[in-house]
Amino acid sequence: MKSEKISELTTSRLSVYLRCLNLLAAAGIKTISSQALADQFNLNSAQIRKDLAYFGEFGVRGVGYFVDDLRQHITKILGLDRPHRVGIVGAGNLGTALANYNGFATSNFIVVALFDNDREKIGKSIGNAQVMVHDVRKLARVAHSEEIDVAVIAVTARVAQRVLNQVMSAGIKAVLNFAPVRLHARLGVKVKTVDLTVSLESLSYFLARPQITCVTNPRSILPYEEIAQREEHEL
Amino acid sequence: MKSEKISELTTSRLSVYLRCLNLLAAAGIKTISSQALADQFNLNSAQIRKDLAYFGEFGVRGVGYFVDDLRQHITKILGLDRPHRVGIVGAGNLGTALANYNGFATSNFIVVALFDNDREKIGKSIGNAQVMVHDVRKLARVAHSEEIDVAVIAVTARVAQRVLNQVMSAGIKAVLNFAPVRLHARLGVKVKTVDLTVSLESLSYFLARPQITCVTNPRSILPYEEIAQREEHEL
DNA sequence: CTCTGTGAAGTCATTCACAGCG
DNA sequence: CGCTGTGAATGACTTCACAGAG
Repeated sequence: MKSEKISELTTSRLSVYLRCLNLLAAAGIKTISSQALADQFNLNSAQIRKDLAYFGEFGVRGVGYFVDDLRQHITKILGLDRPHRVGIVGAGNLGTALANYNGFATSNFIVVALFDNDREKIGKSIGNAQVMVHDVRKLARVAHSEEIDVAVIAVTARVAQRVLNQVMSAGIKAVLNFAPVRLHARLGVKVKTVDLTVSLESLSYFLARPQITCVTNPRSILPYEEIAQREEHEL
Repeated sequence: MKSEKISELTTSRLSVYLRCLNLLAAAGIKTISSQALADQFNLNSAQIRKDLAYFGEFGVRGVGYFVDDLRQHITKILGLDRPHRVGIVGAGNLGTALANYNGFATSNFIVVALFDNDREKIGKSIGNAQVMVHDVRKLARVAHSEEIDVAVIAVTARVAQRVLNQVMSAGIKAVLNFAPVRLHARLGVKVKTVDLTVSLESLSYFLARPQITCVTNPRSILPYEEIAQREEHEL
């Protein structure tokens, strides 16, 4: 156990390990070695041991890791032991799709509100979970009353920075941004941008050079478990 | 100009530079230095020069880069000079949202077909662009007739690998995957996975430790331009 | 003997720093 | 001069390899 800075690459992998462990637990498997876990993704076993060792000594030499024990540790490390309340700004196609996305619930994220500036949409409930659409001008108020701690930005690039400013004013510290712009956050606020255009354009580069060996940089991929998921993740 | 292997980090950045250059061109700016470009994102200017130098000597010493010239070069490097035809598998919320996503068009990607197994949806047209929903069993046939070269997987994790197999059988070489599973592609097929759960769980880690300085790893962020976009990117 | 935890080595990416061109 | 292009230096992440615990 050390108290160094943890890289985001490590936390992303922890998230991946966790999903795998959940499946192993569901399958009734009690222990797993770093090697067996590494085989699930295409990772090096030392990588996994190092990632875990940042947070403690969870393993048992000669045995491996207790699945259930490790699962609880990672859940706690990632802060998934308490629920997060999500507000989605932008009730367009993407916002609506995300409000309906069941996969979040597994990670203890609950979408509690949508925000929009379209009069037609405000006041109505959307999706399976019947999430209410609020006036975006009431963001701060609703964020407080609904105890929202995570915001999703699903608006036009043009207005994304303005929305982020409102989100930050409302005291929200974690933001997932889908708008294709670089947003400026003030210190203490974490913004993660998911950019579809960049992903597609990288694919295009690959298509333009089929002769090039498919050298996916291990640092830029997010490996996943092979085992099929039980739960439905409707998109 | 060298002929080394190009990292995906480089191609992602090229995509970002390109977006910025398009804006600069629209604003009537003729030349830009690597330093000025680097200031737009928070990058080092040497990084930009190196990225570009992999593909040629596009700059002019003492001046910088000609915006329009560089723009055309990068467009060509990324293979965005010819259109890509996209098929989206899964006409659920996300698939529909993506079919409506105008941002793709800017990068010369055209969504030409949706696929689903739901009888209710098959045969109907969806979204602003009125994209037809086909029976997923006809994927290979439609992929061929519509000349689809990029597939988007927007289905459940459970069926994603099966869908990928069909996509590969149809001869499609580039795939953007939204299902939260590690997919196995055969050689010569490029799969890029966008994982929302992992992104959210990383945010959760940050929320669990607000004391930690927000050290976003420069390799894991995708920097963007500050300048507001002209075009609407409705989501 | 097996498998963890970890220092040391190796690999890859970014930044520095400067020669050299315009 | 200013700015590119690039070797050399630094830094970050991964993998190796092994001591030591069970």
